[in-house]
Amino acid sequence: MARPKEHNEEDVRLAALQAFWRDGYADTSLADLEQATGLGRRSLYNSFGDKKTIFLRALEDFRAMAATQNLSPLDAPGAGADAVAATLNGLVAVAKTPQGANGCLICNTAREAAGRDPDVAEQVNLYFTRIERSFAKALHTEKARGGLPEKENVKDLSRFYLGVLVSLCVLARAGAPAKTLEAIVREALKRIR
Amino acid sequence: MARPKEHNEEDVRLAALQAFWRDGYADTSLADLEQATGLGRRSLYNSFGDKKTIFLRALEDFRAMAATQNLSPLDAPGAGADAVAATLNGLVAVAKTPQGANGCLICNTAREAAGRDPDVAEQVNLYFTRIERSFAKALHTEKARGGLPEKENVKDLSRFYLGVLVSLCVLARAGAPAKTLEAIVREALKRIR
DNA sequence: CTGATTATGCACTGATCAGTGCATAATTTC
DNA sequence: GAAATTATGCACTGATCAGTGCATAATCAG
Repeated sequence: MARPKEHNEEDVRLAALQAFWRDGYADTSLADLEQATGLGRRSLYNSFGDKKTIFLRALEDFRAMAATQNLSPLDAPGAGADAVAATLNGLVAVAKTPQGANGCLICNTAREAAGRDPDVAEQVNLYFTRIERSFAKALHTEKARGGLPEKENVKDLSRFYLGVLVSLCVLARAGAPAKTLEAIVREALKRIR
Repeated sequence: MARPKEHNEEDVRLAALQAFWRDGYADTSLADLEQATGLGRRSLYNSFGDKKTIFLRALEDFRAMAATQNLSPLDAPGAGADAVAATLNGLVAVAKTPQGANGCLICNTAREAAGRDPDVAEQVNLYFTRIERSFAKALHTEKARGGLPEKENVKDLSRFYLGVLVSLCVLARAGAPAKTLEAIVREALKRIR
């Protein structure tokens, strides 16, 4: 064995995630990452790889974090229309926090030139399909339960709620007032109850 | 008088707009702008100012262009619920074009670090309120015509359709399949007919 | 304590960035 | 044609970028 690392891997990844979340890929320099993580540049490279690699890890961490923090109602057993409502309302609540005002790292990334990188595009795609699928599962449960008219198209509805979720993230980042986000959720939920 | 400019102002502004639209503010260098416009750096500075100034002009141009190209159904006299549908369907059609795959410059900008610049934020805000107002006008017309239940909240509905529009732009940029965009519009329109 | 191993700090690289100084080119008025 | 005015081309600036080489520090096993 040899000299042990002076940093905790998880803390560093979280700090890097927050830096990218706030400023995006292009606008986060290695100097920014050094400051955010407290690590020297050499340690960042030795322990985590180059900038793009660190960014890809941040995207993965964000997907995992968002899944546990924002999509948990949808993942609960027996989740139905109520879970859709709880998820969207929860997202509005998050959007009111300082961190939530950054929107969603994945949505933000999709717009960057870096979003054209195939590895990055894959992360974006994984996130969106994951969300759509979670909505679909809950809506299917609700339909089986009789809470949705038989004619409703679950796949289309889940795409619709994916869109609602995306709009919340972007408008939150754009500084839209909370009333706007609340109105969007209120109106969107009328489609299923 | 003196030596005349070798370029047409409108052409140059359009070329700059497209460059920023494709790559965003941070990822569009002055070298990129030189190539896109065909102008030398000195001419760009003399005739249009620094990078941020050129960008702000591009945002203005985009707002004007989007208003005439995408929101025209809403601006027509007597526009109602049909105009809302026409606008959203038109946006999906645009999203299928190569340029439409870039999403919306304003939405993209809102997600960039540059979006925190107050001058830029003002442009974003102007755009979103303009859209919300256009939706509100058409929905109000529809309500007065009796095409919407008296209990419907026009302000909330227009916020909702602003959200739908934003989601289309973002998902288009993210490379979502056309079927997803079409489903979102289809479901969203069921709120008003 | 010694030697091996790994982490870190620091100075450096070449590339690229936005922006500028200056000479020159092109056009006007006189 | 001369003088004035403006547009353009080009080389340059200092700053910053991502990434690296290398010496040193810190820890291990023996």
